[in-house]
Amino acid sequence: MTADRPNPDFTTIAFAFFNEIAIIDQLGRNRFERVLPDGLSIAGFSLLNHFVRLDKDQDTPSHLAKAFQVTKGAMTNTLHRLDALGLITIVADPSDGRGKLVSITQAGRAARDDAIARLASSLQQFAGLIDPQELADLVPTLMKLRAILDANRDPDPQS
Amino acid sequence: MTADRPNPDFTTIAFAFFNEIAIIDQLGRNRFERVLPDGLSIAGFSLLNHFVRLDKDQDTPSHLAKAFQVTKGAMTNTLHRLDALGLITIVADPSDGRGKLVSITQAGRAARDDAIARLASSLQQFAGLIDPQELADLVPTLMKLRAILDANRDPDPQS
DNA sequence: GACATATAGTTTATCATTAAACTATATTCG
DNA sequence: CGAATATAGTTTAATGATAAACTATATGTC
Repeated sequence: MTADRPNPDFTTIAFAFFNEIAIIDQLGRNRFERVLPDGLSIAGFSLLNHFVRLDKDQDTPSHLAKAFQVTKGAMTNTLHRLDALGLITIVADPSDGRGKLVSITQAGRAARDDAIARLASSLQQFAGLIDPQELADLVPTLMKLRAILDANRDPDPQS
Repeated sequence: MTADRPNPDFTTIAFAFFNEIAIIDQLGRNRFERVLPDGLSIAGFSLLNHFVRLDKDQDTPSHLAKAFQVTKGAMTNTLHRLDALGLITIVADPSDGRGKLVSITQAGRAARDDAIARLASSLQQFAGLIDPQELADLVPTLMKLRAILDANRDPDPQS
């Protein structure tokens, strides 16, 4: 350790970091979108995946909006599209006149599985180019950073 | 090294990785947007920053679109907005009837410096929460991954 | 030199998103 | 109870992006 350097240009480091993140996100998102079945967006897939991963039967739009940290308007849009595709159902919440309840359909599960399979095959292209261990080693640090950023975030989107 | 495990579920690792990337990007982008001077988008700022960092006097829209890997339409939009704000100038290329030449104005430089200053102050909030070294250590690996993804990308956006 | 093709930039339609205004139902509390 | 407030969801206008069609100018080739 050299003398005391409170923060050796933290800004520059953070800048470089977020820049790489943004580019990787763009490339990853692009690649992902290309393999998704027709009409299914990343947002839509994520939602279907959420139901399957967490083994949820039902969820409310507002809870989903919070979980994905998007506005209620964005969630309304995503849900209506998935509903139109028959991949989810939306019914009124019998116990709350304001609320709705969202469920995944069998077609929704199938579409999710299909998307996963296509995605896996697309990702396999990298299995040879990237050391899986190197990739795996990044994840915990990224999760930590994400948690810090998340906790340090202003208010919720909209509310 | 244990036996031979060709890829210990590379898909799962990659999935987790891209998921973290996407969330961090969203949080970072959001935070960034909030501190940007009025009317200036991240795309706009990036463009101004590009001119200053590379000490460019002029550049063409099509070269800029390639540099930022966005479509020509997106670049047209970004440039027209910056032009309307007086942060760049766009003139016809005297040596090519199809082309235009973009330059940053003094106001553009000032807006960029202002944005940098605001951004730095926003990032300083994290200087205490994150080990700068840990962050710095991530960058080279991310750059390597980015290069691999980039090289392995389908065609150019549009063309 | 003319025709085919390539390149620069714009426009249009669409998508996913946000913020803000709005409707309707619930909840709280004086 | 009733008024104020909170919450659920939708709608509208705007942003930033893509893809595709389009205009105009350059370039290459026969």
